[in-house]
Amino acid sequence: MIKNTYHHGNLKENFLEIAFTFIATHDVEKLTLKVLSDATGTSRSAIYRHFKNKDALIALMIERGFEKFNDTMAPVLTNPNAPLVDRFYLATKTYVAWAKEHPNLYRLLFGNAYAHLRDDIIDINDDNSLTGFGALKQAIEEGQASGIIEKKSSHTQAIIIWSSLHGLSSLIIDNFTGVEEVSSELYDAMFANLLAGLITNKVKIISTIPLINTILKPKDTL
Amino acid sequence: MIKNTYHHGNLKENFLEIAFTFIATHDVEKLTLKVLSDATGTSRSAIYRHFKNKDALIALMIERGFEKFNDTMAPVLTNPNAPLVDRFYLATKTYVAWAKEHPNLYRLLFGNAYAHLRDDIIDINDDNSLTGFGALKQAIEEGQASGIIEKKSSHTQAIIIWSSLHGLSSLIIDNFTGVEEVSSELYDAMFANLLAGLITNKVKIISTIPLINTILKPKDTL
DNA sequence: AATCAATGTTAACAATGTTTACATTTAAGC
DNA sequence: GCTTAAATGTAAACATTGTTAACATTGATT
Repeated sequence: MIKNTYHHGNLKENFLEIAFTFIATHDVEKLTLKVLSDATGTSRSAIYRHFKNKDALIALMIERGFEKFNDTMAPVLTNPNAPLVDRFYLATKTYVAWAKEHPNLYRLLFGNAYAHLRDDIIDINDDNSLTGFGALKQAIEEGQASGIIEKKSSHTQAIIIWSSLHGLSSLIIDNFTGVEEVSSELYDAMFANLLAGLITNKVKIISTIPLINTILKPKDTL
Repeated sequence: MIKNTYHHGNLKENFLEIAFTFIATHDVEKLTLKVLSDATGTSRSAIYRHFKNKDALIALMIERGFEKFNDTMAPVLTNPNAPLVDRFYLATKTYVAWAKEHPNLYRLLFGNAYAHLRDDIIDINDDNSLTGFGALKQAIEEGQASGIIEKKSSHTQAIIIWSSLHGLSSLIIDNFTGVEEVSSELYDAMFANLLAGLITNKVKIISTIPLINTILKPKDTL
């Protein structure tokens, strides 16, 4: 089938694909309709046959972005074959690594620039919303049930954990850490800090990760 | 002295004042030259007599913004009359409260939108840079010297603390917490978590804040 | 084959940041 | 005090951007 130059075939998905490719290397604010039309060889207004406006395209990017994010995060937290503490540890590293790998997408999902669009897409109080927050809360509640984690508000505990992850990720991708490359010691130290505040010390905690067993050794006391 | 309508008198400072007033209630991205010229009753291009371009005005806002931020944070961390742990506790609350009170300014200083300007203004590795980071590191080192805080890299520990503060502040002002008003219990819980990971348990810690003394009680152990 | 919905184009618009040429005011030097 | 230059402001024009309206082309349905 010979392609004609008029009807494109799958322009909508093409726009999205180009947009995601673009923000892999550029800030979202640099994504203009001209970028999209040049890359597809169409006119600047062609996009309006497939999206109500630019915001609608960005909104779909946010939606798909959260799906990608959740596809990475959820399996780590829910893996039935790993001890809970190990899952938390891996989730910490996975979260920050994802932000580092997709800094512009991460900012689009969790930053302020398109917050007005995000509010129609995700709901932090809906555990089925693809923010990873529901999975985090569930993991915390699992830890509470087995006596590993202090029995406090899982919502509060989830916010505390998320604050650390979001904060570190943001500081890294916005170049605030003062170092070229963030060391794996930093992740480990942050995780150790988080763990220290969450665990009960009343139940022996099982982990297959040597580092975690080192972290869990009780401190010398007064 | 009768004012003429041509020469304005102090247009540069006027622009800045209006800009800061504007972002008290609007996002920085809504701050246009028209907003400034309308408010001063000048033409849109008048600004170019006082700033090289819009970025130069934003850059000065960032500079002054960091001064304001530092004026709030530094005294809390260096107050010679408060025990170290109390200072950390108050700094936590002060940091988040400042972000909540100046959300758009906070995003301008610590967000990504104008990161290219910020890099010429502050240096995270320069303790005299008005980011508060130097003061935080010094406070940590003070705690290490007196045996309260684990003797690890103060830079790493500062990043860990800052991650929590920056993360929580960002989640709050970007409406990610899932609650109308963040409870003071959340701050306290986050602070308790941070403290648990930092302190040594080898030295008796003095605090005038009842909450902190509750936090510091050793957990029941296995 | 005729018709219509889907899809694309061109031209125009307003808003924005910016530059250039020009106008007005202030200040300095004589 | 007058002249002149520097400082400060304006008006007009430009490119870029998102957007809309009128028009053109294609493909599918009948």
